Amino acid sequence: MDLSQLKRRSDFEWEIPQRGAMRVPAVIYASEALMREMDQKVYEQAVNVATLPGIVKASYAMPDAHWGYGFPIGGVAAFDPAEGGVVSAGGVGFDISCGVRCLHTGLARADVMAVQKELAEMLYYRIPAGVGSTGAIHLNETEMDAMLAGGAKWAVERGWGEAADLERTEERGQMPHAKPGNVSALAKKRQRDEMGTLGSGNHYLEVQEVTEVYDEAIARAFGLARGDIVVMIHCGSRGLGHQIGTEYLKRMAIAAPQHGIRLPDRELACAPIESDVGQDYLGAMRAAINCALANRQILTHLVRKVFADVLPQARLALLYDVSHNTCKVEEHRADGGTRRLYVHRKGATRAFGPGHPDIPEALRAAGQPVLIGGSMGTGSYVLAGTGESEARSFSSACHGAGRAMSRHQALRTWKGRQVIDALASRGIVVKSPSMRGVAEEAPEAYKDVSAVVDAADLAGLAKKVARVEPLVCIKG
DNA sequence: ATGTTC
Repeated sequence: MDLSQLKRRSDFEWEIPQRGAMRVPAVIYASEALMREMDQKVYEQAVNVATLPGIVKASYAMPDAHWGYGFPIGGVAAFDPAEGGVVSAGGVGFDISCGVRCLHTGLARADVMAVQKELAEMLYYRIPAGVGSTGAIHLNETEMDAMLAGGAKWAVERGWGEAADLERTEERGQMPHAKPGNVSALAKKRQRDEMGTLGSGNHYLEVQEVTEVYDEAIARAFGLARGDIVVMIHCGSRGLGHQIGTEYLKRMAIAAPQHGIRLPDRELACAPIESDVGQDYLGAMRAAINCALANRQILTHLVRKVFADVLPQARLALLYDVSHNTCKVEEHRADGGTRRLYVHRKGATRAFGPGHPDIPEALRAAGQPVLIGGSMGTGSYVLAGTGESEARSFSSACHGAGRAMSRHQALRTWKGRQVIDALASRGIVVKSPSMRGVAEEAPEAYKDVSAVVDAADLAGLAKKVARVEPLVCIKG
């Protein structure tokens, strides 16, 4: 990115001052090094978002921001419905409510290493992964609607999990105001056989070791200590969310001009929050959030069953489950008052600070766990929300490493086998149905997740708590 | 991300 057009507010905060059609400034949080290698498209897209009606304070980009559909991935924007604010399908992303869930195991490294290969084989055998993968669960129309309204709560009620899991899931496992009736028959059909499946791309399920602790007190509150083994699940709403995104983008492309909204980029298709299309999308998107929450809940159940067979002494308790592709109604302080805003986070993780009422009681004093998925082999991070991120980014942080190289370029550079062998030599067992997928997801095709997380920490978006590194990775 | 093609 060309930094000459930005105003440096501080070491980790860069402003694109308001000009032209921008209603607010744009703000990017990153180190100078990350800024220099960041795609120029992030600048353009953050500026474009700043022109949308009803946007409040600023259009934000996180340290892992990169080029997305309309909005940058790693983008945060909040809109006020009372000021003509909009909701945008491209501001949420195609994989609605994609997110990360982290489970304690109570195990140590030696427990896992003694059965590492068997554990990997069993997880791979029992957890469907890859494009178009289907599971053992098949939903009829009634159950589909119950799932879309009930989320993880629905899954737990049907035996896939424990009531305690819901306490540790955003929205207590059930996104309110979901409208299954707003989800098309095609979107439902695509999802009928896909519950409890991982999907593809950067989605993964990993058994990881806590290798570093940066904040002892918060780590203790989160139940994490160096040497602990955890399970991290990164996936979303599969075909259903994608279909909803596709359909509503088309409807919003038509709706925007009808409501007098001038778009600097067609991909910014949006509709006023208080319009029919806007309300329809919010109902469908919330149903997709429930789909993703239910999906991660069912996957949790499948993981528990594998551990019960392979490592029966394990006790898999949920630390937290947080999404990074959503639009949520939240109260935020802005312009001297508290306002109810529609906060879009696309490739950005909610990061509520200590004391926020939506954080589970047992974790409330420490701040919300912010789960950051790295690329396979490079490690992932647990952070905690801070009080100051409320003013900085509507309580949002980064979501992952972000690609440094296109999938195409990665395919030309590596073979899947070669990536698997290289990780095996570092003690990491990778299982995947797709060698092509593994090559595309080679660790070197991603930015350095540590640099991203350090920038998020130093910018005050969230606080570093622990680093985890994989021992077993199931890749879609 | 994605029945990898609007």
